Amino acid sequence: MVETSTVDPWHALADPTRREVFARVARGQGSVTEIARDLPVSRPAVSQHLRVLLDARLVDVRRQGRERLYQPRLSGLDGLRRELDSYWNQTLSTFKDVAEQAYEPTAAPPEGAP
Amino acid sequence: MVETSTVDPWHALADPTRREVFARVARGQGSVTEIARDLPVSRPAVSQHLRVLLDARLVDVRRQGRERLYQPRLSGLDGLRRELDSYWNQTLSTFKDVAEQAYEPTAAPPEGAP
DNA sequence: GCCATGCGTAAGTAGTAACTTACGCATGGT
DNA sequence: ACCATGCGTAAGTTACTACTTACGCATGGC
Repeated sequence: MVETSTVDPWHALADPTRREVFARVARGQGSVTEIARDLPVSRPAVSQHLRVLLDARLVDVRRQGRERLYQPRLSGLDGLRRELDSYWNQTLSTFKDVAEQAYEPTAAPPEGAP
Repeated sequence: MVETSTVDPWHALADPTRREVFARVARGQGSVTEIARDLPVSRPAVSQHLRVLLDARLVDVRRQGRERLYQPRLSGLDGLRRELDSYWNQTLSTFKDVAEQAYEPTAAPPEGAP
């Protein structure tokens, strides 16, 4: 097993605690113990959150002596950015359609599922 | 009560089904029944998802005859964009810090929590 | 006035997931 | 060789949440 299973980045960042863990890592690399010190949860909980963030490709690890240093990763964020941009543009486009429809309520403007 | 309670947009888009509901609405306004037709869940389920999306300021409603037309809303997306951008920039910055640290392992570069 | 359409909400249920404590393995210093 | 530090994982519990069916209210056409 090469660990092909992946995790939805949306799901990974949905949990407030886990998002704080990621925010902390994004701010600067750190060990599990360091990260857990700033948070109101136990160290194992942080470990489990980091596991999910790893599977979502939002963070990376590397050993340094006894510590495991976590740092943020662009790969997971990239997909989110693209998807969010798509929603943004579609929203603007739908605004236009609705506005046009307001002037010609009889004609049928482009809908999501014609 | 003026419904001040709000919902975390991250949480709102974390559920796959709810994200599909939003994607459908973003693609073009539609009634609940129309939206539910494309999805493998019941109409009440879609209603409940739309309620969450409303509370997250990701969609808007307006009555038109007997129907309630849902359309996407920028307000909820905007916060997500800003937060995501922040993570993106912090990640780039942390990359730089880690790279610099690799050349001078003795000095202490800027960390998240000094 | 009456029936059909469209929709929100209530109630109940099953699955998930976030946390805790306990444990075990590896690394580094002495 | 030994102990301390750092961490991941297992097991168990509790809380949440996404879904279903059933119901009730409003709007529009006849």
